[in-house]
Amino acid sequence: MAVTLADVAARARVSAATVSRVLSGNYPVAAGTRGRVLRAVEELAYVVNGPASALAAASSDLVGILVNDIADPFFGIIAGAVQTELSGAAQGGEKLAVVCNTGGSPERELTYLTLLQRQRAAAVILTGSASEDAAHARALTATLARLAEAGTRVVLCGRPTGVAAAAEATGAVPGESQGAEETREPGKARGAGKTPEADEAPPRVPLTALTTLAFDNRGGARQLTAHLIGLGHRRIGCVAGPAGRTTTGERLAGHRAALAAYGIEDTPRRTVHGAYDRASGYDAAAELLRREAGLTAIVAANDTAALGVCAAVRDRGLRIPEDVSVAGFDDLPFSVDATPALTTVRLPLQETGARAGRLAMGREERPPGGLATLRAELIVRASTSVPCP
Amino acid sequence: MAVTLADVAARARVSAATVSRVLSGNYPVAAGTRGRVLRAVEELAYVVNGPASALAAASSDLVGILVNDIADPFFGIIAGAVQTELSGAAQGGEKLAVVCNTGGSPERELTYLTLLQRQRAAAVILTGSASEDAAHARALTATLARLAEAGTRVVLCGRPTGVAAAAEATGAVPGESQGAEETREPGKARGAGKTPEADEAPPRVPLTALTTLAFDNRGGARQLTAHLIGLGHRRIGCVAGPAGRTTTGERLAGHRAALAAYGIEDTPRRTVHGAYDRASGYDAAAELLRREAGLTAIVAANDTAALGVCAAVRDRGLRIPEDVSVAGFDDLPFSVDATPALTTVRLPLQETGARAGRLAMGREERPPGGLATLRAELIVRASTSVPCP
DNA sequence: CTCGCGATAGAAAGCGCTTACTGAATCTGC
DNA sequence: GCAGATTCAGTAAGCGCTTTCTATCGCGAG
Repeated sequence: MAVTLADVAARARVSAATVSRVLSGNYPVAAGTRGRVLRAVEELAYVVNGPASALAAASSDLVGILVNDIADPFFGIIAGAVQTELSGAAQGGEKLAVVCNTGGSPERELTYLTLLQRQRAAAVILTGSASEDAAHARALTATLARLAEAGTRVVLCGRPTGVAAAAEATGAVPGESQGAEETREPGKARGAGKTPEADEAPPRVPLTALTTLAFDNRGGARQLTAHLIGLGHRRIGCVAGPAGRTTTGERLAGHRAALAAYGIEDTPRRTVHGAYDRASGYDAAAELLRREAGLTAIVAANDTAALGVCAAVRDRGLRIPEDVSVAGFDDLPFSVDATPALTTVRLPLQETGARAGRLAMGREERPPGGLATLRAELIVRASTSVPCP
Repeated sequence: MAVTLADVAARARVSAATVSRVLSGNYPVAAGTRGRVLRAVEELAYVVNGPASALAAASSDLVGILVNDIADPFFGIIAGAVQTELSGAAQGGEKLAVVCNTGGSPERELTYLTLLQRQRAAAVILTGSASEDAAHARALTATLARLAEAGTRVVLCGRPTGVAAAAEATGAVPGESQGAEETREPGKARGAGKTPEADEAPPRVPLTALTTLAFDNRGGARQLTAHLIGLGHRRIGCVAGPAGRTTTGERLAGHRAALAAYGIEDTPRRTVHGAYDRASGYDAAAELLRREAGLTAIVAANDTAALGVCAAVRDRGLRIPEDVSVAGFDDLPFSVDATPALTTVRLPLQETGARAGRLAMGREERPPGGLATLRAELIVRASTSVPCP
């Protein structure tokens, strides 16, 4: 039915081996022969059988990317950057990105990881926040370890917990992430010296196959809240992200750290959790305002939620930023176009995605210790101002 | 190194065939045996080797989705819906979505298609507008034909040209798309009767493997412009999408059809082309206003561009909608939150994506003639109103 | 001249899994 | 109880490609 290597070989009057060599190009083939083969390939419109070559060569050109929500620009930007990097490199050959939508579900995350392992993916990139549930963290670590063991490169993009758990599993102790673009050594990896006798040793997580690119969520949130406090705000509401997720925890911690630094009391009633969408932002802000009408500022879980917050504030007849300042997070493309333009914290999404892509292709060296924390930058725009009492 | 079927078989004290049968579950295996096998699989943490099984079974569980820009919610929504559908079905097994970012480049489109063919993808879904370039259309048709011939299901989602070209290639003549949710028979497919002698016949495009889900861009645009005209607007600017793309052409045609229906003269200077992003919208609107300060309304290529249009209008000191009405297209999630909320045309993105997913899995019957045009719905919000002279 | 070496091309052994075929029990109905 | 239907498990032949290991051909060195 389909054209195979053998067909090409027959047509070019060479052996299958030669055709294979011409196509993979890692073996000397005389120019004339190569030409004949290439012509035959052309004439027969031959396309390599991926599964077959993956089986024979024990390697594949698939790279998996796990995202929480593919319709969310946050992930779209990262995924886009990754893919550009994957296909940009002539060297190493075109890789195919497999984007998997977990919807934030730990189970689906595991399912996809297994599916990717089944495909013998060359690399796997996990993006976005992770569940803080211990049981899931353990299961995830185990799966990641199996993947790494099978030679799949693993890159965690914006999720520190993973590496912490994995490192913990191997006894290494990563320092507390905090600085920006700092990289630290979580204790030298134990020498992987060949121990012929220890053939039955428990499979240790090859930490060297795991790289983490973390966002400085905590620092960014701290800066943002500090900015608000600097403007004179004292009653600041917080629309936090989904409960039980690493990113939510980090941003909340930064927010509270700023509050604490300025000696401002923080009460639970000024925090409401919600998803990263407009409706959640709207509901959360409405709830916040109901609880305490005197709030002068609200920080949202991200820019999308901030849009909902703005709508809720306005529906209450309040002006932004005169009555209530509103701030987002992530600096998604549309936030500059919101009215008023959103003050937010910019995360280097594009850059991080590209870096993750390079790491996945093995085209970039992993940072020392396998961990790099990327700077978050405060972007002040029109949605925040001094409170007008 | 890795655990194989044979290892599991040995551990369960059965043959490899039996393990395979238990795992794929399409052959009777005694309950006891099945239990032993499953236990062994569990104990050894066995994961099927995808490439190997794909090779042996001559089938894969990969489904490719081509999008113009993965960071654009338009595609994100479609892709998300597709993926939900792919993994939602217990029946037929979990499929893996491979999302490919073409960036709107015809070459990359072809490249990805070849890459997917190499992986022997079970199905391929092409979304978004296509290039109107004839040479590319031909190349695309040829590639699609090869894919279809190899048994890959092909679904075109929001791009009518593809099927037209393919149909043309087989001699069928699809009627002019126009109605909403109408489906029509582009001439009965030629009987595919088995002709033993014709074994060397030129490979005909198996049209039955191709399905098109088209958006009624023309109708939507017509409604939108008619709405504007109905409000009293006569000088309407148009920020069209990228030149040379099917979607752009369709929307423009609808716009002009409405204009013509009301006897309003259309001049080229009221149309400017641009990309589907905010910056393009901004620039295009600025240009339009420079050319003709008296415009009372502007329709944008899509919601994202509309955001830019709004910004440009405001920067000129004009109010929306009092001085200039602005309308978008697609009804992306954020458009309801724009200020003022955007009047736009809703496209059933989610629904279409889901349908494409089902079609790709072979879980839904293709519409008669392989073509279904999906209704576009005018959504009137606050950004359009009667012109205030 | 003959030997040996570099440069190429071919032969063949799998890679791990699926799936006809077979084969051996265990059931049916008479 | 026995022929024939059933049910379940094993055998083995590939799927299409990669990759050793060999073989051949020239050609300059000895």
